[in-house]
Amino acid sequence: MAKTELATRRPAAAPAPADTDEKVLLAAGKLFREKGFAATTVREIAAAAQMLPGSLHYRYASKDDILVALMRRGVERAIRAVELATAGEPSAIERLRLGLRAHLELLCNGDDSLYVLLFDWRSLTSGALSGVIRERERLEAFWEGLLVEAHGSGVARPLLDIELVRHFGFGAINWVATWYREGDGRTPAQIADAFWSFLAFGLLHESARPPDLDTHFAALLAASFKKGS
Amino acid sequence: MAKTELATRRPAAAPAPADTDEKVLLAAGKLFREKGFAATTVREIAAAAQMLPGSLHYRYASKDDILVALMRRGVERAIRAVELATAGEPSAIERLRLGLRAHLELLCNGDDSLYVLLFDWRSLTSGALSGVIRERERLEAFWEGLLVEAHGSGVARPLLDIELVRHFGFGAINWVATWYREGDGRTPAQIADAFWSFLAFGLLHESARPPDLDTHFAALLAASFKKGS
DNA sequence: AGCTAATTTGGTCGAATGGCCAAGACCGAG
DNA sequence: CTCGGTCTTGGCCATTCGACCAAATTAGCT
Repeated sequence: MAKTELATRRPAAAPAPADTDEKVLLAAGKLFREKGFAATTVREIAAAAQMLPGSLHYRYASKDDILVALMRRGVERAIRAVELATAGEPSAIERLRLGLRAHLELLCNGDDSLYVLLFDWRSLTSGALSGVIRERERLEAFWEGLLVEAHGSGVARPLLDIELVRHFGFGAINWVATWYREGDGRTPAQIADAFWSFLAFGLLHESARPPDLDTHFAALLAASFKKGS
Repeated sequence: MAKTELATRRPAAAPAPADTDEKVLLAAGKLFREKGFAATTVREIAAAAQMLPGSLHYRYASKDDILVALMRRGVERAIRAVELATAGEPSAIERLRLGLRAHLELLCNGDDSLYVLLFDWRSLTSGALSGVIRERERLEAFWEGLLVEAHGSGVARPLLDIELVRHFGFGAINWVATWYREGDGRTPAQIADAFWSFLAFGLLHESARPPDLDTHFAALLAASFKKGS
């Protein structure tokens, strides 16, 4: 399209290379989510992006490249969405709740790159694997930071294996993508808030709570701390 | 098929047809878990099961049939393992804890059929889909039963959306399969118990608990109850 | 306008896939 | 020993895959 003039100095003859790339990743994400990476053909991606297979090859040398680009985008978007949602919130605990919301909304209503990143993990070949692993670790470290801050704010139980907590919450939230269907009465934000209340306060009634609960937690932790290797 | 007259009347000349089928499903499960269904070839399965592609075709007419058989087996094993682990336990809450343990142990250390059932869902073609959906609903209904019993025993909060709780716990537990590696210091049983304590008692300290907590839960529930369709 | 490089076109290529089968091997029954 | 079925063999086939390319086209630049 237009908007050339000064400013955006395009390489040469590009209608809108950025937008075209966007269209490819959008189409690829949709197909990967529906059928999985291996079951999707490059021809399908090209058709869905309204171009011929050769044109697709010009932009991405291989199918793997598309997957890697999509996953990078997924990490980027996930971090950005949560950063945006939590910015300006002073309470670390409340940041966590808002972050969960944002993550789940992106996963359910956003584009499919985050879903592919989370669920099409095995499709990465060893060559591309290392690059995406680093990206994915950025996402994990980002959440770890949110959790450490929240834990440090004092309202959480004193002895918690943060890594285990992260896996716990990440699993519960991400699994929503496997059963959520739009318009079944629950919005992603409602689900996230309900999950947050489960996470924060537990499912049992106060009367069932043992008096030595934190000692109990500590004992569980002791076991997971002795991870040798 | 076999099993006619009395006892183990073999059809004719079978070394051990049941064991051979077992070997196929074991090999297929391993490969499907490692690379996914679509990325696995029938030749690989045959080779891993120490037979030629033609022999595999004799037992399973199509690759889809193998997947369906494997998933059926996964449901069967998952239900059986949890039933076995919870049998004889009088406390419904304790049954839940033991069930989580058994489920996670099967998922981490058991054969791969449960993993494939849970994570290779999209690979099912529409033809085979309906049959496996019914099986999978059996598994969900089974857990729903455990949860309803536990909820009815009185120690849980009064107002809980059981379906949401099931999705929550199922996600957290199943996600373990994506990061668990044998010998990193945590056994599946330890992880299950830690997750159980998170689930039961929550992550926040008692002092952070609002006095009107159950009203808070009720409000969350009100939203998820008005699901129209 | 003319030049030049970016981009698209429409198709080809060898390799690999899932499904299939005719022939034979095997083994208990009679 | 011979029969009759189950099961295995090893390869074949049509199809489709990802990758690739030379030629044509486009559009910004001087």
